[in-house]
Amino acid sequence: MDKSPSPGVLDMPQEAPLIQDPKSLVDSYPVVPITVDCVIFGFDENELKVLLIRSDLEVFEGKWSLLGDVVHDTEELDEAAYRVLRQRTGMEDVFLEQVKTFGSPNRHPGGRVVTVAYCSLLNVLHHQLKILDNELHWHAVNQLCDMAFDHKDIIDECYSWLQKRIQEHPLAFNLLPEKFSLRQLQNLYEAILGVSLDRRNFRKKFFSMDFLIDIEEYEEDVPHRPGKLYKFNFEKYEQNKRKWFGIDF
Amino acid sequence: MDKSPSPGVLDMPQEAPLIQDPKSLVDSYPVVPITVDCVIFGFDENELKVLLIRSDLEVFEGKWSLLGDVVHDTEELDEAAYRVLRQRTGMEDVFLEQVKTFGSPNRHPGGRVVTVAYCSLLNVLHHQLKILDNELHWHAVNQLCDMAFDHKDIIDECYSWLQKRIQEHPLAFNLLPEKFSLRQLQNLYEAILGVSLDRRNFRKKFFSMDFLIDIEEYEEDVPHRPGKLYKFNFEKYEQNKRKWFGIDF
DNA sequence: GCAAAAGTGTTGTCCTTACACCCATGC
DNA sequence: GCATGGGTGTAAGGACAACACTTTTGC
Repeated sequence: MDKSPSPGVLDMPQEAPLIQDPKSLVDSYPVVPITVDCVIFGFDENELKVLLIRSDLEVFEGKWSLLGDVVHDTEELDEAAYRVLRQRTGMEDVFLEQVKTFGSPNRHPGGRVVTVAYCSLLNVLHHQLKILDNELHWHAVNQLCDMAFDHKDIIDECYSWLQKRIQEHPLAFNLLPEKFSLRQLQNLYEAILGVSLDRRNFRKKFFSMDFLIDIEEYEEDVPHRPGKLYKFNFEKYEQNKRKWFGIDF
Repeated sequence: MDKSPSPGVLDMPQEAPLIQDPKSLVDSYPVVPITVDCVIFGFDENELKVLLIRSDLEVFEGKWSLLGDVVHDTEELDEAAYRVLRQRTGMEDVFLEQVKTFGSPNRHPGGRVVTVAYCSLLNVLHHQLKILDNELHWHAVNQLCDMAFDHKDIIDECYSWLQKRIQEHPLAFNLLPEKFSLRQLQNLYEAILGVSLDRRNFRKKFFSMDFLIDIEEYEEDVPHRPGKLYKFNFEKYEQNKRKWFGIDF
């Protein structure tokens, strides 16, 4: 019920005096710790997975938790998220995007902690987990329970974000191996969106986009006719970024 | 370059010991102030506007700034944003949504301050500004300059967010008076999206959605044939929320 | 009667959907 | 040779884009 201005001041021309010392202003603000939490999606065995560790808080004993850490003093928020990802999985060069900030006063049992959720997609097989502390594990997104903190809410938000995002940008390719079959691609879309799609139309759609490179290789060791393998043409996609218009609600 | 766990602990079965006192863990974290900033868009004289005040910091003398304030100790982030809006404009019952969090270490001259940007849309005429301190004013979005802090970046992000959002959800109606002509609606879309649209197709589009209520009234005091006025059927829209699918990039 | 903007339909194109049969491989 | 999934084409319907003339009002 107050307005923000006016510690260390000094009268000035017009109406309100200007604040000369921003530092003492900021020092008067209440403070809280800021963390980042990474929701890292992967795809394996035709299921969308998310990377979790066991919480190391006793109050959450046995519950699963997102990968997160405090943001350091001089660190960008994005940097902090990349650092967590690197430290926990050993991976670099991964797509990572801010999704939403969660700051309920009681979301952390140790006092208020505001967390910025980042979402990341990576390929379970290509990116072997290099560090396995706290039982770092992939969990099927559809079978989550007993999460620590508000991490279930965070995952739900990120999952919705992903469903939407993957229809506007070809993020899905970050979840697949470098070479993939169209069936794998379709399985991925079906898993993420929770729908089933017509195989022929799906192919037409992707071929007409013209972002797939036919590498003239085939699946091996499959008990049926092997499918062709493709790579995604990231370069071409970057050039043709969509000029987007269409009112549609 | 460290991992997060392990102040006040005590050895335990398996590998890592569990933390029994979350409070002392959180107390060990570095802390920063959290603020919210509101990017309040309005529409007037066929221009998209944003609500700004003069910065009250001397280092930003003469520059414009978003409406913002510190988040109180026991306050939800959303609540804080609504409070700012209420205190600065006198308005309640306005659409408000979290857009993105900005936390560069040097974005505030008084020390690190992390801010959560919220976006709000309201109707310039309907919602008269009740409080006019710090030269609270509407500014054309296309003519911003000399903003304090990183507020120009924040507005840019929110503007992009709005352009996208308004094509998926009928947010635009929050910017118009209760009764509006189709021309007003089209002007609004053209202003926000920065394109010009075919009048007949625009009408067809909106009539076919069937969310406009014909109230059998007409414009008055216009020097040409008066247009029909409509209301937006928020209720019907809520019921028919879009089931959305279409890969499209 | 003139200026200014409202109102109105049709057509072609493209995109989306639905749908069924043959093919290549492993066993 | 059979089971499994890969690969392919077409037709109908719906959405979108382009486009010009008549109507109503104030002055």
